[in-house]
Amino acid sequence: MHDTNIAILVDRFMRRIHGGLQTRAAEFDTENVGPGGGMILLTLADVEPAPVQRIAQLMARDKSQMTRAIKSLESKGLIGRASEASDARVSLLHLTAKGRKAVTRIQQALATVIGEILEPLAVSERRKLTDLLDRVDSFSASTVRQEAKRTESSP
Amino acid sequence: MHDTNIAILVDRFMRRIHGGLQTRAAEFDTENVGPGGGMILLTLADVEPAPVQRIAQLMARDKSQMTRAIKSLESKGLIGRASEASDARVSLLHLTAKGRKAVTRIQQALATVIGEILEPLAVSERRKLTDLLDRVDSFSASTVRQEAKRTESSP
DNA sequence: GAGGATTAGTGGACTTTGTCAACTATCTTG
DNA sequence: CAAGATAGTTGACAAAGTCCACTAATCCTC
Repeated sequence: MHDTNIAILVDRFMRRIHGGLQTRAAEFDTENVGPGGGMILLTLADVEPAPVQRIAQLMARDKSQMTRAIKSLESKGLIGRASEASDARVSLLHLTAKGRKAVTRIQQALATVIGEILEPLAVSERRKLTDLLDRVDSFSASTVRQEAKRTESSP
Repeated sequence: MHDTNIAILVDRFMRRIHGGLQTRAAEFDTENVGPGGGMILLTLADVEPAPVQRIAQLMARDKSQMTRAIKSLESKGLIGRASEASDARVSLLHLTAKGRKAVTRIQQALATVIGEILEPLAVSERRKLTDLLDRVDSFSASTVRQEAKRTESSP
């Protein structure tokens, strides 16, 4: 097996999460935010209050896409925004009470789905997996997509 | 940190691979198959000759989507097909010589990208990561999307 | 061996995501 | 203050994914 297969494995992993969520969407996605919206809410829950830009970076998505997705969540009353006093360009996003409830539901559903997927692993192994992914990830904290323009890495 | 964060980590991992490939697409994607087409070629390389259905399952994608993607790869001369003698419904896909060369290039590029991403991990840890992902994955071999209807999970 | 259910592959129609370039309003800095 | 960078937004478009219906072949099962 080639080293490259990890790409396929990771891809499939993601797809299974996605699929699992989708099949039980009716149970928890009462606000109808879809998988994309859900991820945004979870991300925001982790770092709120945060500007649009930051969410886009954390999720490695285009900011234009983020603008639209957030507008949708806002119209559903799950996200609110306030302007940052020190910088009139940024608007700080935060979860509303309704949004927070949605996050709780999503987290539960996600935990269930992930639990199922990770079933073949022992608890210590699950921790190890998360740990490894996390270490791989945090290393790149500064190398996110849109920022990578004038990153000085080039010798 | 919630257990659910693994979803975000996995998602970001995948996005980084995708992004890395995209930035160096000009160097290796001479046939212009894109990330989607590339994954199909890699998958097929692993299991050829194989029917459309099988590739769709392995990649956890809709078969109609697969039909179209394959048609495109076929028109580029990277994939060929032959009919299975024992079952006239299936057409067995295989890589052409040109396709095989493309696979080699893609694998090299992918290995480079993944190598960069996994840089913060020691070699043994990389192996561990692949191993864990693989075990999580193979467990589900029978629970793939479209099949999951009457799969009897035979003991 | 005939009729009904299954299965492989295809196609149409549509929604969701992702990508790229432009534009406004606001900092920041020399 | 002029030049440049940055946050957010918008438009236009390309790529992926989802659903459903359809054909042709095969597999029951009676």
